[in-house]
Amino acid sequence: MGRSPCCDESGLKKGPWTPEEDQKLVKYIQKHGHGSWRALPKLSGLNRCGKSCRLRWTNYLRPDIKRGKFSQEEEQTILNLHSVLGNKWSAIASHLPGRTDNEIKNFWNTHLKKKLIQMGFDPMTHRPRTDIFSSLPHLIALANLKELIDHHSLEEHALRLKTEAAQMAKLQYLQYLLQPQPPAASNTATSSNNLNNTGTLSDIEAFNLLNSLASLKDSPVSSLSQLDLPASSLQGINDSIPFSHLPDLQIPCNYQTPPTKGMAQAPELTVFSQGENSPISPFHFPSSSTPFPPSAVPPVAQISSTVNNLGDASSTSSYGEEVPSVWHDLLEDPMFHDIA
DNA sequence: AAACCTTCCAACCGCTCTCGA
DNA sequence: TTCGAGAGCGGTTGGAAGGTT
Repeated sequence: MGRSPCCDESGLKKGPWTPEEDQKLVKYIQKHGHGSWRALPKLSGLNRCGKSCRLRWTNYLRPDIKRGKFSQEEEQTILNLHSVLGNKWSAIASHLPGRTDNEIKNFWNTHLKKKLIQMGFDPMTHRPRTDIFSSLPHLIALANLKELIDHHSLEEHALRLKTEAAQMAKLQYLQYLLQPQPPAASNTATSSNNLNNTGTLSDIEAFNLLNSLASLKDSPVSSLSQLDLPASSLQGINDSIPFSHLPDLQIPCNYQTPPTKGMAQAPELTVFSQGENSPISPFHFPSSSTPFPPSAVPPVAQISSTVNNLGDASSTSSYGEEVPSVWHDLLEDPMFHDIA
């Protein structure tokens, strides 16, 4: 099968256009319009196929073409549109007057794509790469390196991606919190794998994640609607999920990876309410031998003093533990049951 | 100065879509 | 409904230009 290329006919010229050819094409189109591209070469006296003429005209000779470097606004537009439309270059080009799909495609492939990859984001999904637990801290550190962000607009995009990563991390953290924990006696110092045998996160992974959260705690996002995300990425996600209900977390920066045989001492996790500098109540991150929620979870009333829309009642979760309502809201959400 | 490497982008290829006979 | 021509689109390539050793 296979259709023969339009330029297969013998004698038709291929390759770079000469100024004379350009002149012929421009003159003809200015006088007659392009009409049928197939017929154009013969009528204009060009030894090219119609397709080649069309490409030359639309990508290079058209009078309304804007040449030169992409502005920061154009760059941001491309990033935003690409996160929504994907590789629909012609659709993206329709939002950038004077730019061709080919030019945008080239700019994406040679600049923007590489930069996103460098910062640890998947250029197709605009999300942090999937192995969030092993890579997120590293990737966020990369994103924070100013020298990797040489355009203001890219920095804005990186910030947006970073906040999205924060939401993902929070989701994953919640998932961890909502995992049923095995009884203390059966899960002691031997649980040193990254995943325990029930498939839940290990302390190490959760702690890596919390370290990520600590570096993201400045992300000024409290609701999905505040993120400039593609509609598709929000499909099925209820924007009412109270991300802002999650307290800020601060992890001691001198935390060391625990020895492989388990954590000799659970690191201290300090909980801050939003906008407050002093910790509400330090508590220990639940080790594998500590069922969640630990009794040292700060009283919800203390958190609610500075976090919006918090109830102050507590209720009982499926763990049979007293759970602050801030977590209860999340437990009620079917989405979290699906994840868990 | 020369060789080699990397980046960039114009142009091509092949596929799909649209439309009219 | 089918088929073919033409147009449009996205992926890929090849060579020029610029940078590095």
